[in-house]
Amino acid sequence: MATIRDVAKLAGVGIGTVSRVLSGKGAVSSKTLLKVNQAMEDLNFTPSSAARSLVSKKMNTIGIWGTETSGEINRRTLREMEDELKEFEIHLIFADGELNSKLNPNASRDSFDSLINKGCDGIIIWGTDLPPLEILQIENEFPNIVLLNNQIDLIDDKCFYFDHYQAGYVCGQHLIDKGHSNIACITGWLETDDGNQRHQGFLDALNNNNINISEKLIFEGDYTYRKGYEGAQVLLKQDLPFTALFCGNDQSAMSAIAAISSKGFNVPNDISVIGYDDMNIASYTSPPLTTVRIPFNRMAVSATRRLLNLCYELELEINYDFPVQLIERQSVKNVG
Amino acid sequence: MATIRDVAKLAGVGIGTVSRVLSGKGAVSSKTLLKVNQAMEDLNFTPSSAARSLVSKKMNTIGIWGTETSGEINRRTLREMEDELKEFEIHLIFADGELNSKLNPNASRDSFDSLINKGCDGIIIWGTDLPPLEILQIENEFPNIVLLNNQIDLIDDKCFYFDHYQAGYVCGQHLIDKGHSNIACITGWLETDDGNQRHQGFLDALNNNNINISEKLIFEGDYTYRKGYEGAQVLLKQDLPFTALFCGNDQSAMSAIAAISSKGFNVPNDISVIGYDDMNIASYTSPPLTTVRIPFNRMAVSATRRLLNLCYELELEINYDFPVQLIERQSVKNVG
DNA sequence: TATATTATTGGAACCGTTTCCATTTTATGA
DNA sequence: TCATAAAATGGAAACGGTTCCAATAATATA
Repeated sequence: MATIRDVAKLAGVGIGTVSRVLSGKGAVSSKTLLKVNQAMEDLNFTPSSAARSLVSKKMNTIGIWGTETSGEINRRTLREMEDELKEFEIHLIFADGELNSKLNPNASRDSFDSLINKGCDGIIIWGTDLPPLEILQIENEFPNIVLLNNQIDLIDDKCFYFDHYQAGYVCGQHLIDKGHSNIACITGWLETDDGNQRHQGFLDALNNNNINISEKLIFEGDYTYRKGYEGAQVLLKQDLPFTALFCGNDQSAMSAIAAISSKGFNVPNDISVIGYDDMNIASYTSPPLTTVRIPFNRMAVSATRRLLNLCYELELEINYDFPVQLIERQSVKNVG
Repeated sequence: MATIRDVAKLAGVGIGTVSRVLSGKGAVSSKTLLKVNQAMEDLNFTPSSAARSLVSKKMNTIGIWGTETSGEINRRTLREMEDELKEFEIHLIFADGELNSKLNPNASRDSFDSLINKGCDGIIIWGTDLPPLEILQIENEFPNIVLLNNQIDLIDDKCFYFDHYQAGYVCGQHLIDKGHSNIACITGWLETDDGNQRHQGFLDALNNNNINISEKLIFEGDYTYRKGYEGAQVLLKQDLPFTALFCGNDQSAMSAIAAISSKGFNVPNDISVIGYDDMNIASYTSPPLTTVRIPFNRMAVSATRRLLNLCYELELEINYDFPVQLIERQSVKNVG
């Protein structure tokens, strides 16, 4: 591997000169420029990023930390974040915390620290798996962090989140507006904040409309297909009829629909189902799913930009406002 | 940020000694060990990974390159790869090529090179988006690569792939075994190798059983939900009846089922559908999807290990054999 | 033409580790 | 007790860039 000194020697110039053409800063005569570029070409020279980082104290890398509960990550989201970073030649590195942080409370912190040790310039903390106090403490000695799908008042300007309470409320209200009053629910994972918030919003919508929901019609799910399927089976076995079902996410909504169909009921004629997330597939289920859209990519991109601003003194435009948007398709029927 | 010299000074020892306790290699008396550890603690010392990389010439980072066509990537897969890497304190960094490499043939190579420039110790090349000749050329000057879901004879030991031809054949044969002879098909993306291979296998199965398939019953898809839905609509409009449908992946199978249902037909009573991939959701569709399982995680893990062996002279066990496995659920009906 | 500016250039010093060797300390054995 | 081997230690040199300043060359000005 050729070094800057090799290039300097071959081009017959000093290393300072080579460095200057490399960075594009500082005066270089056109003749010298040519010679140096030629030498770099000949030697197939690539500057060592380690050496650069050593002196610049920038790794040009940002980390993303989360767990599987943090929310849907997909290629598309990753891709959009990367596109933001590419322009500045920043790379993204991953670290996942333990799924079950209860079992191993230190593991999460360890994997988080591995990102810091690695020397990331900044870190995106995805989800609510780290306790707020711990996050504040981290932020205190390592300010280059940003929260995605999590909110802490003291550092609100570093938080990018969606109003899950409001969205849950909208779902409940929508079912009511469509004339339903016997409503069941398969919750999201209630051990997560966002799971709780949407559930609370949903309940409050019913409450404010003086609609009762029996405890027996609330099934506690965990966002998985499995629980969605199981939940629908359990709910159908109760002796309480219902005409509408709110699911904590699209995944459980889809599998709930499958379970409902397999019992011979029709969605939405017998039972309306509303989901939550607006996954790509939601337009292509049968029936197409009415759901609430989480603008996940946009949130991720804004979080990325905020971090970029923080780490590299940039001033990219960012967005904190992600309004609730109900997507009406065909899984909810008007029974007015 | 404290350096090794600060630690040495505080502990009253030489930097060599600190380095020795850091690495755990070389003799250190227990008294010194204590002093040094204490000093590191007091100073909250973290060794600079940049400085380390500079001298060790290892970045402890491997890259993963692909495009959106490379196949499904999800949190779970990522997670499993990471678990392999975590033990050796290696991190994973991402770079995505252009989706439409036709439009911008150099962009893919550029993003690939960015991984090399970054100093990755090795790179996983995911999918068939780089021409084989280019890959061979890369491998020549940068041998630490591994291919995932791609195969090139000359470097077969660095390739981890699935026999898509065979799997396509199995799908075709299964439909035939179940008594179907009027069969339709929504292909995968035929511009990708694996899309082609499964299609070819499928066609050959029909051929070898002397079953004809009209051109009109072959709809060219691209793996998306949209094309699956559209494809089913188009196929149903033909005047050629069919009792079974092979889809190039589960996504299009699911949306095809949605389209079929919305036209008032029943799956599998009127039309059987077989998918391809065995996505998580496949057990929870209505009806649960018969499909062929791509052991994606296992392939990714083996590829990761192979690269680890290559980069760091390890000898982790790896697996090249990923047998075709048909998962029978309820979307295919016996019409024998 | 002599002098003042400005443009270009070379290279020492530095970033924070690891490696290696010379030196010092400690332990062992006769 | 003393010679010798083994263990422990300190620190210079090296890794490959960037930064900065002094030195030199080119150009402008009087």
